[in-house]
Formats: sequence, C-alpha cells, structure tokens
Amino acid sequence: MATETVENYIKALYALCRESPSGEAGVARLAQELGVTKGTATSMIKRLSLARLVKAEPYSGIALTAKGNKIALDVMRRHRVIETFLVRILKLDWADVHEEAERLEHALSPRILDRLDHFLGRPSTDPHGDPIPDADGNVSEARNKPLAKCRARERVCIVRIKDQNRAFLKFAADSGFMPGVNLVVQSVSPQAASLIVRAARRKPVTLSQIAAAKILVKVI
Amino acid sequence: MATETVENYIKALYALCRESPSGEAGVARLAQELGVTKGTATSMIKRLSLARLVKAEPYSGIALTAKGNKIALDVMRRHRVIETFLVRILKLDWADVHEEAERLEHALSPRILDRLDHFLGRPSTDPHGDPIPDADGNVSEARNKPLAKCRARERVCIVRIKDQNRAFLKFAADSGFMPGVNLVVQSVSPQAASLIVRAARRKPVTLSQIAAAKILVKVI
DNA sequence: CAAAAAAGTTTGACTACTCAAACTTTAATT
DNA sequence: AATTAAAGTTTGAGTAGTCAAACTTTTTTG
Repeated sequence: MATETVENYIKALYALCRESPSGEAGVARLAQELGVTKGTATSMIKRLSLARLVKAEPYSGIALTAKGNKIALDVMRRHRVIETFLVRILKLDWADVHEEAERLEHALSPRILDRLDHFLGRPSTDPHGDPIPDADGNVSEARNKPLAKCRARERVCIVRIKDQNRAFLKFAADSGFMPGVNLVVQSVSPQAASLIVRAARRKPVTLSQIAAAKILVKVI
Repeated sequence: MATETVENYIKALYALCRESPSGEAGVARLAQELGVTKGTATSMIKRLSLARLVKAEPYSGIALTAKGNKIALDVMRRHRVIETFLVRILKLDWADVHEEAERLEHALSPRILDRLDHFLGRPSTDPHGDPIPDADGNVSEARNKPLAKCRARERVCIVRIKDQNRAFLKFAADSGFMPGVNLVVQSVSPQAASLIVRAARRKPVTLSQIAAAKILVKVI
C-alpha cells in the first residue's frame, strides 16, 4: 500500500496532469501544491518512478502510469465519498469539508468505504458536484461547460464548483452558487472579462471570467 | 499535536498502567503490545519523557503524566465514538470494528468527533460496553463485577466485554454474550476454574475463569 | 547467594520524509 | 547569440520511527 505521502503526491499529480495541456506535470508546481521544496519533490518523483507509479525522465514532464492513475482515482473516490458523508450526514459546512476529508481519506479501509458508499446510496457526485469514481475506477465526467463560456440570456443549472479553496467555496455558497441551483446569465462583458448572473430570489452577482470558469453548468 | 505513533504508545501505556497493580508499565510488555522491539520502546519512552507525557526513570516503571493521561482519554474517546458509529450506522461486525477504529481514530478532527458524537446521541458506552470519555476527559467507570466472581444461581446483565481480540469477540457474539444480555449462572466449579451460564433461549455455555473475567456484569 | 533468566538500555544502521543551498539544464528575453 | 530567469537536480543534514545485536541491570530461582 502507498503511504499517505505517496497518495498525496499521486493525487496532486493527477490534478496537475489534468489541467496541463500536455498532460504532464512539472516539479515546481507539484512542490508548490504540496508545500514542499523542489528538491523534495524531485526525490519523491524518483521514488515514484522506481515504483512505476509515474513516468518521468530527468528535466522533462511527469505523467502517471496506469498504476498511478488507479491510485489517484481510488484516493479521489475515498475523498469524495467522505465529503458527501460529512455534508449530508454530519452537516458540516460545505466550504470546510475538503480539508477534513484530506485527513480522513487515508485512513479509510475498502470495507468501510464500501459501507459508507452504500449508506449514502452510492452517490455519483460529491457536494461540490465532483464525480465520484466507482470501485473499479470508472468516472463519468459529464459534458458540461464553464459558466464563463455562456452567453447573455442563457438559462443554466449549476452542476459543479471546480475549486477546493475554502474562501472561494464560501463566496460561492454565500452567493447561492451550489450544484442544482438555476441561473440566468443577465449580461456578458468581454472587455471587463466579467458577467452578471442571477439565481432565483437573489440579487444579481457579477463574476470575473476566472471565477465563472470554475463554475460548471448545463444548459436548461 | 502528538503523532499517530505517539498516540498509540500513550494508549498502550494507559491500558498497561490500568491493569498493573503498581500502576506502572514496563518496556517489555509495551514493546510486545505495539509489535516493536524493546530498544525501540525504550527510545520512545525517552522521547515521551522529554515531552513530559510520561514519568520514567531508567530501569524502573513508566507512568503517564496528567498531560499523557489527557491524550490517552482523548484517543480512547475518538476510538470508541468511531466504534459506535461503525456498528450502529454502518452495520460493521461487532467483532471487527476495533481494528478499523484503530486506523480512523488518528484522523478525526475535534470538529468531526463532536458532530459524530452528536449524530449518535452522545453515547456513554461503545458497542462492547466500554465507557466513552466525554470531551473534557471524564469517564464514568461503572462499578460492575466480572462474571468470574459470580455465584451459582445469580441473575446478571452483561454490561461490558473487556477484550479487543477479534477471536474472543467473535466467540462472545456467537455465544450471545453482548452488553444488555441477561444471564443466569447455573453452576460454578472452582476446581475446574469454570462456570456454566445460560442466556434466554440459548443453550448453557461453559466458560473458563479467564474468559469469565473479561465479561463484566451487573446483578439484577 | 550464585547462576540464569528476564527486563531494560545502548549503539549503529536503515527507510521515509523533509529542508537549505549549491548546482545544472532549459526556457525566456533582450 | 548572450544573458537572465525559471525549472529541475544534487548534496548534506536533520527528525521520526524502526531493527538487530551487544550490553547492563534487575529479578528470579535452584
């Protein structure tokens, strides 16, 4: 079994590879993400490479192997099932659960994970709309688009908030932006790189393109 | 915060001090309990002593300080609340939950612990009847007696099974010996160091003194 | 009480993880 | 193309935890 530290490196690598156009991660970003120095990250990459969890040549990009990918999905599954439990059952704050799940995800046995998943009714997404991989590592990434790409007068439904940052989640929750909420795009201003949206029984909110890119929606 | 390893040493020390007449633990038993060598245990005791969690002179007994005791009770609280959750909510096997809780107890934040405790209705004991310390570290050790000390024809109610061993717990569950169950002591045989007890709608079961010492009861 | 057993300690070495700082390679800029 | 900045690597060192094995102290027992 991978140590807690290894799981965290793998998880971070998975996310970095996702958001990079080349599909490969770099040491500098990885180190930053995990709060360690570049040297530490380099030596860990060497270890992961030796364990065949990543593919990496010196001075070039890092990519997860199939084995590494499996671990990443497994950790993500544990993380998201726990988040769902914390919000739905223990009523923890939607914006706080990420940090809490971060610690718990490493202590969950397959047996408890399955029981918890069953108890929750096999949820397909966590409270932020992130898809939960199934026990075999299959994820159903729904084809939805960022709010930032919407045009004026479009009516959409929020399906996912793609940011784990507590401050952003707090802002989103305070503004009423949570999965399941319907929005109307009132106006789009390409020059100001912002758009104005309105949820039912709410005041209109102005969002920057950057913020709107983190909110995934489906058209209704 | 104490590391996971430190928490485990403290927890083991607490149990050893309890069951020792002198109230002090020894390195050999401690090492055995944790599955490490004596040397490893010695060096850890030195560290704990430096951190003022235990009081220990070379070649003499080990005792927890007030600070160490607080940690022990805190870990036990987390352990027992989790066990209660695993049995009551996730329906895990009564005999299996100890090992599972062993891993989870170190990953539980005070916030989650409190929510879980609240969700469970602030239970006073875990599924094995072990008392759950409250958030301030107060334990209500009920004055109950071991089944081994009972006399023939006594009617008692099981309140606690004082053993974490899975095999013993499995035997106990299979024999119907769980907290809340009423028993009649049919006969006591000092020579054979055993006694025969019977639960309602069950066949009589013969228990050794040793086994019966682990079953705590109250007279009814 | 002397010898043996048990309990406790010390030492040297190893893995996992980390940092700081010097260094090398690659990429970006002027 | 030459310089600089950024990214990546290496080295030396430190903490936490561990073992094996030699050693010392205490306890047990013949």
